[in-house]
Amino acid sequence: MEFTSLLNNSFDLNARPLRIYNEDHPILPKQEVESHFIELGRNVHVKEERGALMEELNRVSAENKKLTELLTVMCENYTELKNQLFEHKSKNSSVENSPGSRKRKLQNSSIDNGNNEATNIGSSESSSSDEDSSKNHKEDHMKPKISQVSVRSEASDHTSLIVKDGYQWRKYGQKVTRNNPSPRAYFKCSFAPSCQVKKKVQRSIEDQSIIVATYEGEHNHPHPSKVESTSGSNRSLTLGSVPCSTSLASSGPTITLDLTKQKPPGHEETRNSRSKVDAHAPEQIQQYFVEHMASTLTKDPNFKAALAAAISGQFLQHTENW
DNA sequence: CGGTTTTGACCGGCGC
DNA sequence: GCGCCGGTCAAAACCG
Repeated sequence: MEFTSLLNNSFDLNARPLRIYNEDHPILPKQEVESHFIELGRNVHVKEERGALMEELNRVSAENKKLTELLTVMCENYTELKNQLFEHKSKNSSVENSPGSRKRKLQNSSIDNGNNEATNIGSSESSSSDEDSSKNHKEDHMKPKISQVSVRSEASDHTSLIVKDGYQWRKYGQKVTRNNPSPRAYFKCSFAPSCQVKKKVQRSIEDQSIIVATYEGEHNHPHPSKVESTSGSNRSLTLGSVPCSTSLASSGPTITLDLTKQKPPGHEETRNSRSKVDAHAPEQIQQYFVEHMASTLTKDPNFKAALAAAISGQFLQHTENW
């Protein structure tokens, strides 16, 4: 798929200025502000300010264009590298086509690697997923979709194996595995048997503060948080609610997000997010971005104010036209 | 009382 | 065939 399609999620910085700043009235519709100035007989200042705003708008537009071009170049480079990697893998798989080391070893490699390299899942898992995709193209649609997520738990919480992904899970087993002293918990989706998704959760052997969750299958029902968020329930918590480093890797999509840094005051979360996206599941990736941006924007008081100003401005324009 | 968690038993795959 | 191991089952306990 085209990675550049993700560019559709970029903000349109060329949008018309939605508000005019004024010391007395920080956020006011343009026409209302103008009327104030007219009343005060300060049309000259309004024109100067408008000119300054136009300059600022041009500057931001140019910056937006530069960033878009930069992102396009990065996407092209990424696609090129990905193709090279795929060619390399396909050559290797044709050479080493040994039938040995079957299912169990595949499972072990996927799970144990996840435990041992929880902080570096992106590379290891993406390589294994490429291996799977190159070897087992026909089996891909038969196997349940497997993905791994590592979450840094809260410092005070080193006993529970709870990954707050928003879904409801029912624990059906727990085991102490060979390579890891911490127990592995087995969960099924609470919507079972209609939803067959399973989850294995175990602490990383290297860093006990990291919980590695392995998901099998895909939910065939909407995310509970989407329903509950409208009712104001606090039951569903997303990964972003806790300072965490999140890596999601699977035979399909590979998403690596580093959210470990706390959001500094006055900075948007998206600026601290590093995302590495494999180009296999555009819908999931785009959905993630949309959700992430929506949550970020709805938390931003400036955005809310701008939106309110825009709506009120549009409303005033319409009422004037009537 | 219904749903969830806990935990020992059981099962099947795999290596030797 | 046996033992090891991961995964699952199911009864009891727990909880709201």
